[in-house]
Amino acid sequence: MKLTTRGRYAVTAMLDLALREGNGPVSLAEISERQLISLSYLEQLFAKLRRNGLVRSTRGPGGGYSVARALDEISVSEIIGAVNESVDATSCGGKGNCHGSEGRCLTHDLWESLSSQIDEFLSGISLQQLINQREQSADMALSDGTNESKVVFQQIG
Amino acid sequence: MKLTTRGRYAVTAMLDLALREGNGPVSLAEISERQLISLSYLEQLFAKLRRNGLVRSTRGPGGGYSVARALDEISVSEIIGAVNESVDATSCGGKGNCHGSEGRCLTHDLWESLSSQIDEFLSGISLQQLINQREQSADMALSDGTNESKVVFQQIG
DNA sequence: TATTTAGTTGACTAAAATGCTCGGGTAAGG
DNA sequence: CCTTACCCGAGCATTTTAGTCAACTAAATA
Repeated sequence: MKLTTRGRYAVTAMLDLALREGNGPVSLAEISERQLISLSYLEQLFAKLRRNGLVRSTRGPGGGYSVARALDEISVSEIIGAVNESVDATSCGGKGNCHGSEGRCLTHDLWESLSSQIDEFLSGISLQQLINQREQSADMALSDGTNESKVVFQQIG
Repeated sequence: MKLTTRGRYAVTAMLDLALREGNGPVSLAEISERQLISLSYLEQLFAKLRRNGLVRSTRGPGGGYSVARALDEISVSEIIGAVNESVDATSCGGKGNCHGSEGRCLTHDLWESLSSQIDEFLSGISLQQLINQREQSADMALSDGTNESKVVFQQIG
């Protein structure tokens, strides 16, 4: 899991797309103008988003991109993961250089665990939730639609 | 909020330190050897951790670093924040260049919100919890000790 | 007191990632 | 055709990462 400005660009662009969609595809030129992200950079990001099945493209005049799935089935985690595309092979990933010697793989495992917790947390936040949040920003309860795990973020006075 | 390998190094090193502490301070040379992180790089990281009040240093023979607070009062968020030290002033941060024009600041606000959610999530995970987790890894319930907010991560079959 | 240990600091650097530009494609309207 | 807008690859300036090197200071011990 990696969280940098690149991921922010991707999430921002996807949000812009999601909000604007409805009257057909949205061109990158529009997004570029509104979000002040360079067109060519957007092209690179959306190429990855498309390859990961998050958006669909329509060519020709009036064309552009549209979200490929329901908004509540696209998680922030997926978006960030799509543009990072790092296989994250952290040194001792199954190989041999972290044999039994004490706490070598120990902290590594702990980090992996933490990393997957963050990932699961971000998996529980969908584009739809980000959009909803503006109106009902007082109610901080978030929950995803899967039947596997549930992430609850609750404010306690 | 930024999440890169640098933060991982810091968390890993702090974990190593936390696990080893008890018979006095732990030298960076030890940590360097165990975690395979360059000594000089560790020095830079711990300089920041020290300036942020997360560790204490003891000079001279037998010296090293020790954690400055109780393990359950040091959050992953703090560790990562300490070594990144970025003020994260994202373009339209109060200035003027994001005046009313439609959804300019909209997505920015959403990202800020998401970012702070991640931050609060990581604030709810302490070093102590990371250490505990190995033994009771089946029980995924985590909760911090503050009376302000509570982050619950629950697995639902 | 001399020596060793280990933190403290700053300058510098190779390599990678980031955030672009440029230039040429190709598919789909009109 | 001609325009629009996606597609794709090469290149590139800047920043960040991860690290080296070297000099220095404080503490402990012989």
